[in-house]
Amino acid sequence: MLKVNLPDGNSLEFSSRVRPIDVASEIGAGLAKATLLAEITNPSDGETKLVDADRPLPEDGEISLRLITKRDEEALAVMRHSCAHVMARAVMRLFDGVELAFGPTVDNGFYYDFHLKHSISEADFPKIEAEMAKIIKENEPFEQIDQPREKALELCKELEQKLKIEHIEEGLGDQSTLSFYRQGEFIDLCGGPHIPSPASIGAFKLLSVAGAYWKGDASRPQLQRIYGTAWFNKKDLEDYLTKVEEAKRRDHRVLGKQLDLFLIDPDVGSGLVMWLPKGATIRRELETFIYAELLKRGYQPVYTPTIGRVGLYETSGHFPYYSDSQFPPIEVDKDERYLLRPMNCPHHIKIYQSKPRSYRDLPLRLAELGLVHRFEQSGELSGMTRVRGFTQDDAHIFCTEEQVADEFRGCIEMTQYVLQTLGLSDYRVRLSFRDPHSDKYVGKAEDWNKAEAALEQVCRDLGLPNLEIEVGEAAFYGPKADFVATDCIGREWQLGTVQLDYNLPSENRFALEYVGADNAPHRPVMIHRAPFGSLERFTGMLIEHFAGAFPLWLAPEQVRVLVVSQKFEEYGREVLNRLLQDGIRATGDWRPEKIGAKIRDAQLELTPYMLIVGGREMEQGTVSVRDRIEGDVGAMPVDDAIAKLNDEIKQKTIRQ
RNA sequence: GCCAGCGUAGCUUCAAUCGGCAGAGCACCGCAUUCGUAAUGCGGGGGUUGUGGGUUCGACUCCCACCGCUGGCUCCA
Repeated sequence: MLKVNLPDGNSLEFSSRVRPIDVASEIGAGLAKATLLAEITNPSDGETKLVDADRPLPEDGEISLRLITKRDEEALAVMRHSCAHVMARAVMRLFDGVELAFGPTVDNGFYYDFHLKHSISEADFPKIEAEMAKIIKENEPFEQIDQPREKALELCKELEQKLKIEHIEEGLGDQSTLSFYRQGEFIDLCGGPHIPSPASIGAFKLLSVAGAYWKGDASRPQLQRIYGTAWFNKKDLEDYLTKVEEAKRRDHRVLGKQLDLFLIDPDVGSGLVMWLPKGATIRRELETFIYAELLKRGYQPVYTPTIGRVGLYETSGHFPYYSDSQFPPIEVDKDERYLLRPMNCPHHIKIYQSKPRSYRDLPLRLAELGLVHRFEQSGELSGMTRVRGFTQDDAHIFCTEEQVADEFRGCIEMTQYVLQTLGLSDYRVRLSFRDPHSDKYVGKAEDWNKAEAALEQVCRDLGLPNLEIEVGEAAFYGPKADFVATDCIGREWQLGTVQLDYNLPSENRFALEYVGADNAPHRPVMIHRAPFGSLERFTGMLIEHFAGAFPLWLAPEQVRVLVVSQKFEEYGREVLNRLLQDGIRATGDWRPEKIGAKIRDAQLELTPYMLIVGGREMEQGTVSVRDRIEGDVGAMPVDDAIAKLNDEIKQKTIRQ
């Protein structure tokens, strides 16, 4: 006898063995038709898992069962995985000697990795998509088959699936029974679950083909990966494709060029950003903003060189550990080699060490927008977001153990404030802790435990939204908190970070000390923190977030004065001067163009405000204000317009 | 670094039939126009088709190498 508890509180009892689909039929034919899979919860241990709709349930006992249809979140991912199988089946039908690797669901879609002779290109997509459509139309069920280990290996050998054999031997060494899914002639080693049949794959599209290493290991063979997306209906697919287009439209590399924000020139070098006047203006505003915040919070500015002797980085441990991703040292003499710095911390540590420190000096907070260089692999570079030279809005806090929680709180609050000011109020915080079973971490376990508990407490006290704790994700030198912000079209960006460091202050690194109240030496804790992360990356993200239409306080050109005809140029220049005198970034358009054309140009260049002047304005000493968003908002005295602009600048108002 | 794709004027707007005279739009420059809330008209300049080599009577087009870019993989202190 099996007792099945349903989400609505009712329960059903079955005397013979049933499957979720039978439970659904018991409730109603409509539900049975809509059921794609089921989530079962074992009431004794609370463990939940997703299972196929036709997977037999236990004969006896009690379980909770939730039938899953298209409307449930979990269904989409499972359907996409099934769609990956359909794609793999199509590829096997079309090409010879296909070896299957992995084919999981990813955000918004799925992929499948293949090993085959033919080099797949996007030109093959229509053919593959047509075959997939055919397979979906044939609508053969996905059948789950369990095989004992020996049989499973035999089956894979028969199917000539070498990678699957490798995976069974390497990755599934402890499994005595292996799960396969079969659909017609297609059989794949797969844990499932799957939807009952491909009928509910409403709309799909193959997106791109890429190389991918087998098991993500660069020393293993490279496979061909096809990415695709799938949705329950055509409209969802179209919405998704529109979103992708929208993201493309906002691409900071395109906007950066169109709006003259930054330049990357191969003659200077890949991944090295030059900030053009307009981009530099945005950066300057961000810097001014962040510096003001730093000073308010007790940080002190420092400036340090962008190179340092190799020995410094030997002490810090960065050299040669990261030598592959550093520019090679500059050799001045055989005993004198300099490294283009990949980190600012060693320089700041030297400042800390420049004189004896007392507990009364702590916390010491040293801040610098420090330029660092890292030799990222060529294939990694992308616009401003992945570069070889970047500016960290870096600061290092040297504090006592007792001060860690308060300092950490201060860093988190500052990061929150910064993100919120820029309209990035949708973010999650990822706390990364150590894996207690690993020995790769420096520092004492008790310190880690204390620090982790303190960090978590701070995050809970602050009521951080979407707090996640990831065990085993900490850096070897300390736990950290990363801010992952969601932009206005739903993409996530990893931005600010706050990291505790037990390593650099330690005995075998820089051996930092301070004199405590007990007149004995003590070891300080270091905190690294960067609310923006890097100015390059952050600005790149902001360009995309605002689609180039920056809020007034950041806009490189805040106001443009447009004259109705050249007859009013003198008055226009007078207005322009008053704006400039007030510190507003303004220009004038004196071309002999029609006013409509000037408005259009200013609008396309995303200028926040246009001040239009003609005969009427000149007579009355006013300007006609045109807002980039609202359009014509009418005439007002010049002083009123300036006051309005200054207010919006000061408030850092965001209007979209 | 690896896999795949792509490089035509300042432009991520793009054309050039089978290998047969490199051509538009926008931008830019000049002249005329002096205009009231998203494009005034006319004219002009601009190219070693990424670079180098090869095949050919002839190469933007085909082949090879290199450089750069794009999408991924790997990496990310």
